[in-house]
Amino acid sequence: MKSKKKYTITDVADMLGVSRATVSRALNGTSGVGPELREKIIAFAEEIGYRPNTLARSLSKGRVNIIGLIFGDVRNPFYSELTFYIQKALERYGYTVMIFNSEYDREREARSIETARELCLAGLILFTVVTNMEEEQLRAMNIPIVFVNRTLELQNYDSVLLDNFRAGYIATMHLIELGHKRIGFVCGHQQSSVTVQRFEGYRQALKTYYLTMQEEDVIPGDLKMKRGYEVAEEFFRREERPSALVIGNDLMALGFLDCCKEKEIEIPEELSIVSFDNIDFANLNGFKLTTISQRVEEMGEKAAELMVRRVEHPESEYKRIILEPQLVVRDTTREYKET
Amino acid sequence: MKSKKKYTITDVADMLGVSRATVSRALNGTSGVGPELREKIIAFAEEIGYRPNTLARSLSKGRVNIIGLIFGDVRNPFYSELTFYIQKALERYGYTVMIFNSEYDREREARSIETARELCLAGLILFTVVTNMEEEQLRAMNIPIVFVNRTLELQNYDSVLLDNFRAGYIATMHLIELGHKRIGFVCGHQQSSVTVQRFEGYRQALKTYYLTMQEEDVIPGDLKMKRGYEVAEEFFRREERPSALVIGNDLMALGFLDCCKEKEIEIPEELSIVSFDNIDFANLNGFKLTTISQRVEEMGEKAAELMVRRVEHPESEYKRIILEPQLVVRDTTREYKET
DNA sequence: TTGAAAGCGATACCAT
DNA sequence: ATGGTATCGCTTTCAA
Repeated sequence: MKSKKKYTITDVADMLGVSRATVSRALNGTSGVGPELREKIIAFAEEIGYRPNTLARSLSKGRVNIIGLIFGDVRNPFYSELTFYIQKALERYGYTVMIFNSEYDREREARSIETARELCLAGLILFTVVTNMEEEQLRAMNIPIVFVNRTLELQNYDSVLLDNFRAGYIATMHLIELGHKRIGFVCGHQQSSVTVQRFEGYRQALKTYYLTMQEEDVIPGDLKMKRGYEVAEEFFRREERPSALVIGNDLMALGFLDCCKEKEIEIPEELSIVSFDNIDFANLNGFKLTTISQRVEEMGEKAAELMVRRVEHPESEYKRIILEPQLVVRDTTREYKET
Repeated sequence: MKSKKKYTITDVADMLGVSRATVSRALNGTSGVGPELREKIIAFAEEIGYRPNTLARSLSKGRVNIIGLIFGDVRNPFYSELTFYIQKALERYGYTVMIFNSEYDREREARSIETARELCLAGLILFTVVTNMEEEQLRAMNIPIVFVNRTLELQNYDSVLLDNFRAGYIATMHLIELGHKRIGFVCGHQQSSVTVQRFEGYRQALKTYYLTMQEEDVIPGDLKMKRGYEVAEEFFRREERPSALVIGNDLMALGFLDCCKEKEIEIPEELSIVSFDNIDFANLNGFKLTTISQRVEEMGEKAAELMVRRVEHPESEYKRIILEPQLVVRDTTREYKET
């Protein structure tokens, strides 16, 4: 039961009769210490269980080895999965991850960014967020930022994006190819570039096939399960309605399906549905969502790599990685049959 | 486009012609500054957008305002929900949350604890983890810890627990009351106190009703969806099997059901299932799991409150909060019918 | 009430 | 290859 007191670098230096500078160099693998002295220091530090104080180290280095993640909703499995992969990748490089939950709210997002700055985080990964913040505010922070699925006008940032236009396009095309003529669209957050671009893809697909888009078939959403349920309730109250729907994400689609089952509405018999994300739950029997994969694993890894590269080589050129969306056909879509 | 330079407390002090100490006191609400001077300082700091460097502050205070959360799996919605509520509660008190993913692995868990210590986190909330670590190691860290759903022999810790014995008991009782005579149990991690106690509850219930427990009906699990699927595959390959199952968590139950649907095995007609957690997805039509609620919202809030109390009043007495499990009957259980 | 100065624990530059 | 020391930005004790 040896009381494990917290040693400081000064303790170690004194006990060994060397200077703190030497200890620091030895432990950090920096040059400037003789091999055997280095060995000795390392061994000794290990033995007494000395652990450097990250806070102090960070203060003198000016930054802490933590990467912040800011996204809309921890409870959305898509973000959980993304977090998982990013964490896994960053860990290899010795970084810890800190997550901030913006609740898709601009205010909260801004506050998180402030916190990140105060903590001197090494970098920030920003996901699809409600609105583009003032670009100056970000740039003024002078902290590396990687955007995921979010475009700014400015080019001077690293980003990894799904080709969202294409995602919207192939989702819609899939339905068109199945013979659907009237196709609705349930949005994500309207200020987000993801939603805007997917919507453009949807519009373009309709246009290509000379299909008209009805104003009332574009339904607002918020990417939450509950909203999906509500959308369904409203939807089936209508007299006239589309025979197919492109839904903003799997979570809403799940909520939508939940309502359908409640009302004993058969999917895909009465309505075809395509959504986005391909979360694990989407593949469960009973759902088997036809969905567009965002390639979450790749997305997470790429984001992490870009981040590390930016942090460690601040002068490297900015990269923009575009991921190809992938249609995963399962059981929520089928050929349109005239009724 | 005013370049938002980073000001330090010295800048502010100099610009105002006062000392740094005074600025510090004014901004921290500590006594020792005249009211109007305080006003003036606050206003000025606000105006130029001065933000104290948390790192420096933390270094001199000896701790940073971050609470660490260590749990087994970010991708388990139960933990996502817990994170959400804890974050929400801690935010009110001015703390930020940092999450560590142990992957239910002892090694990784220990490393996370080390990281937490190096970062001088204000406190640590530990969830159900694979194994009890050496109690000295924890105590030596000298950092406030709140245990959630995990008991140590030692009493000198705050904790919030579900009454897990009772949880196992009522889950089993529910099945017994439905007439089931042979009831199986799919474990969580065997080293975790949660699993052990629930298992005890299960055993006790059987015993009370003079039902015998078969060795082979106790099936190992790992709390992941995939494992649930595998368990089902193995289970239905058997000739003789229980008519009901208590499953370690909803995620495994979901995996189990997934397999059943695949094989067109009717639940609850052919088998009754009770699990634990009551995650949001458990309530979806198509699943409607009969499950034991862990009262995640309450659990998160209590944990956060205990944490803040401990951090801010280190001498307050240790508390142990026990939550009552609640049976939520839905569609995966029904009366046993002789076949 | 206010200011001066000593830490907090590490890093990094400048000597030797 | 080593040691001495200023520095990072803030808090806090001690004097005035």
